[in-house]
Amino acid sequence: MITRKTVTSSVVDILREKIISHEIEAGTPMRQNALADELNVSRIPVREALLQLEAEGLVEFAPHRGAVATRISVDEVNELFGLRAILECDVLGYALAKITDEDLEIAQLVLKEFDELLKPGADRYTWGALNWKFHRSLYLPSGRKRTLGLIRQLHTNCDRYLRIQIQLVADFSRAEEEHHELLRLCWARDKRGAKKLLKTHILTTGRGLIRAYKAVA
Amino acid sequence: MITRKTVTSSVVDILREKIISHEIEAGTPMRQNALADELNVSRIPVREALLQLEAEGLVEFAPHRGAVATRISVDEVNELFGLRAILECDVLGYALAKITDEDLEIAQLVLKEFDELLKPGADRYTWGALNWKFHRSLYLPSGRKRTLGLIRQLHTNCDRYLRIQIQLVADFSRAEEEHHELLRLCWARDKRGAKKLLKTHILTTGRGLIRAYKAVA
DNA sequence: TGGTGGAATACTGTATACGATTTTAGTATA
DNA sequence: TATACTAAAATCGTATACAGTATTCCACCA
Repeated sequence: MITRKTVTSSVVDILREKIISHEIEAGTPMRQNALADELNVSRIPVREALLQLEAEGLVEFAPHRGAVATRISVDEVNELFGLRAILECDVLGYALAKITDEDLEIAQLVLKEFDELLKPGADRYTWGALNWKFHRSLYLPSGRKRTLGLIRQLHTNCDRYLRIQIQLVADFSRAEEEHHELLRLCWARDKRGAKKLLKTHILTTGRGLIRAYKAVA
Repeated sequence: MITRKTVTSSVVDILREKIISHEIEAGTPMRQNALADELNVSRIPVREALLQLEAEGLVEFAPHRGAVATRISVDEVNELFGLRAILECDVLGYALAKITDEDLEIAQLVLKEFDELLKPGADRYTWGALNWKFHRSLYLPSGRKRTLGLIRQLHTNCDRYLRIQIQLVADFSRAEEEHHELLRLCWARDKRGAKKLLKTHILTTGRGLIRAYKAVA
């Protein structure tokens, strides 16, 4: 199956990465002409990309005034992690009712990839993507597409803040340990235990992030 | 303050209404040229409108194959109402901690508008919009913008199914009674009671809807 | 008859062009 | 100096035009 990529979808990916990585800073106006020239495309795909990113919550549009990379407050980061905690615990409950050993083995494999990241010299910027991959692998068996869509969006938004350089290695390894423990509880089909751990896992990550964030700003 | 409406935003509103009202049926391919001619605009605003509707979950895009009004399964309707129950109960908790008497009076006014709908001859198609208006008025004091955004989307999607003609008047008046009771609990700042009622309110509405839906299909 | 190849058609995706709105800069005036 | 106005520039929104991809239809062959 070859994947036919449209120009627009490429632009979406590029711009999303630029925003998440803070190459485009929050609050920056995103000029359509400038972006079009930079990427050697016309303004149409740029506009369409910006519209999609608006839906993802990464930019904001004002009529005749263009798009701006959203600036998120500490309160909003808090809200995002709170939402993740609620939605992910909920969906995990449904998933655990159906999850198969094969599903769990896939999750295990993702966790292996993860371990690589903790080795010195690894590209820590893929952490967010891999984190989502792991979480998703646990939720997928639920079959709840809508919920997964929402959670995916929340992860993308949280990533913007996870990328703040200050983020300590200690946090990563703590998260990593919790992932292993979470997977163990899933193998045991311990719904209550898994949900409880997941909740604290997400919320403490959020809190740690906000602490680091405040330390810089 | 005059409101400058762009063509695109008008197209979004028109198409959304057409989909929610089932004037455009689920599964129908939405030809850009046909829509553009019908609305006397070019294809660009139509495309952009379709992109926004995709983000709202009303339309699905396939590259080079165009947009299709999404067809939602019973399972998905179930999921939507489940999500509403969780998110709305959560946000109501935060809102009740801050809600003022003025906020509650506004909610009361919306409920008055609601009563008009139960009179015979009223345009029952505005039910969904008014329902959202009431619920939102209770959640707004929470200040949780992201959550409100998600809930808004869920309401729009649920509306498509609320519009099924079969929907009984009995259901409306039951919902209406529950709204009054809910507001009463909010005045009393009874967080636990309000959340509990809200949960069953949403879930029974969903179940009733699915029952009616299955009866037709 | 059933299936394969290939042109014709229909539709989407993107570029270019133009008109409308906002922002900026400069000038005049109190 | 500060403010109000105006003209120019920058930028956005939309129309039109073209290019690329999917779909359809029909001739051809096993």
